[in-house]
Amino acid sequence: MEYLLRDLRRTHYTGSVTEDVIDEEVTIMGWVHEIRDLGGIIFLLIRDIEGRIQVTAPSKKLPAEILEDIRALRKESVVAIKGKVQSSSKAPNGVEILPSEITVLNMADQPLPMDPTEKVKAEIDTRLNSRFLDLRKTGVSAIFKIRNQMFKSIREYFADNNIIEINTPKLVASATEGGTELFPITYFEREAFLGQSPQLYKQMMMSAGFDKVYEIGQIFRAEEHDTLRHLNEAISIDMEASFMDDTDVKNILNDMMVKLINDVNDNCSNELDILDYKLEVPQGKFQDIDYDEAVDLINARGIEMEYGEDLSREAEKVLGDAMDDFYFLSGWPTEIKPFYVMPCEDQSQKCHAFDLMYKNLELSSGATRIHQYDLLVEQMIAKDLSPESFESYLKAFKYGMPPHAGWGLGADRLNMVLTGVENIRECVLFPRDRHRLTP
RNA sequence: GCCUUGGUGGUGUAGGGGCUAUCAUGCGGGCCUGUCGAGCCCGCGACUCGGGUUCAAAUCCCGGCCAAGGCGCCA
Repeated sequence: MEYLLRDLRRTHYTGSVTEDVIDEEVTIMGWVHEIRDLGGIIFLLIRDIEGRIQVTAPSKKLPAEILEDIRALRKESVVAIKGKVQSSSKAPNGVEILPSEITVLNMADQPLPMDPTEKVKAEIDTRLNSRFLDLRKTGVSAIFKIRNQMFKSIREYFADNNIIEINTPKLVASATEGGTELFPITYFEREAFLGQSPQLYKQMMMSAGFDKVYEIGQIFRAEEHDTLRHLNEAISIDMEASFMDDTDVKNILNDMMVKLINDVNDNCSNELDILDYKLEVPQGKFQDIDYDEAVDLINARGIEMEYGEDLSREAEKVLGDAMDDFYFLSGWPTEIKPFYVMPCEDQSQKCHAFDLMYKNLELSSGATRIHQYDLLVEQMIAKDLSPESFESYLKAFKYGMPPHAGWGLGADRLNMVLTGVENIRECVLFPRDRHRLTP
């Protein structure tokens, strides 16, 4: 038995062991997915990031030591296998490897805390407790391959539109935009908090003249929610643009979503197949419904709702059923939106805020922001916030803040939409919720 | 935080006052030269915790802990 890599290196991933390399000697590295010992012949399935390949060991053609090594293997152990690629109509992909050297890089203990071959299903709690094993499953890793494409496309879109990537602090003093509970932490001898959103910082970047910015980063909310679509640590995709209003940034969001979904369809068809999910590409402009109309529609469908309220879960569901998959919900009451949202000129009880919905799931919230110092202070006072505690933010509005607008988009929720999974925890490697802080 | 349902081998389950506690997968051993959810044979391994009712509790009752789903909060 051998445990060190030494000068051993992989020559091929399983995906490139194809008919093109027949008769070549290859070295693959990965996990022992399955061992089928038929006595005179043993089949091994070796798995790596790209898939699986069959290693075939007929006893009469191979030295006894190799057969012994194979019989000593345990499932999910990590191995390096050197061997010759041969064509076989009986092998899963038409090719198999005849091993000449097997190196065990790490033997796995048994029994495993869950079954990574998906023969016996496991509950989400069991799966998350052994997430490293759960993630070895093709159906689980497919979600994260799509997630990777999602961020790649989004970054491409922003880069193509000259939107600058920024990073803002996640350790913040106290001033918050309200609305949510924060996680308190100890910052040397002071109290501080984990950031709920980059909102105030990305707005300050407008005053800094960066014109259009975006950030993809962690946000933290200390709410005791317990649903399939909330997390206490999430990834937010935030953008903010100067000299634009809500209509302009809605268009940006709309275009980005269409590009993104096309990209996922084009580049992740294999992963979508594994998940057995068909991703519909939205056509052109998303439907856009005014808040007032939405309230009427919800009431007309038998769910009671007052003007000025936020949507209940039931209301979201009937609205989602009535609309296209993607739609904007616009013209929200000023009362229930944050202080920095620009009220409408003609009727200040409504504001230039919108949500992007997918069926009954809120994906994004955005708005034209207030850029005038006096109005901003007025709105803060109206929401019982103290302008003194926002001093460092407000300062940016006194010396030349351009009109601007922006949005924040929940990356994990977007990942749900792209993969069709129903529990947001499925879209996060190591989710943080009300009850879970490990692994 | 509230409501509902649940907690049985490593995993997923059946059972629901008295059984040697079901099945699958897994694990250990044996047979087998074309498996591909391999097959066949033998074996291993479990009733969430604390009280209570009862001759007898995995099963009924009360409480705790934990989980799943729904709601609320929130995005």
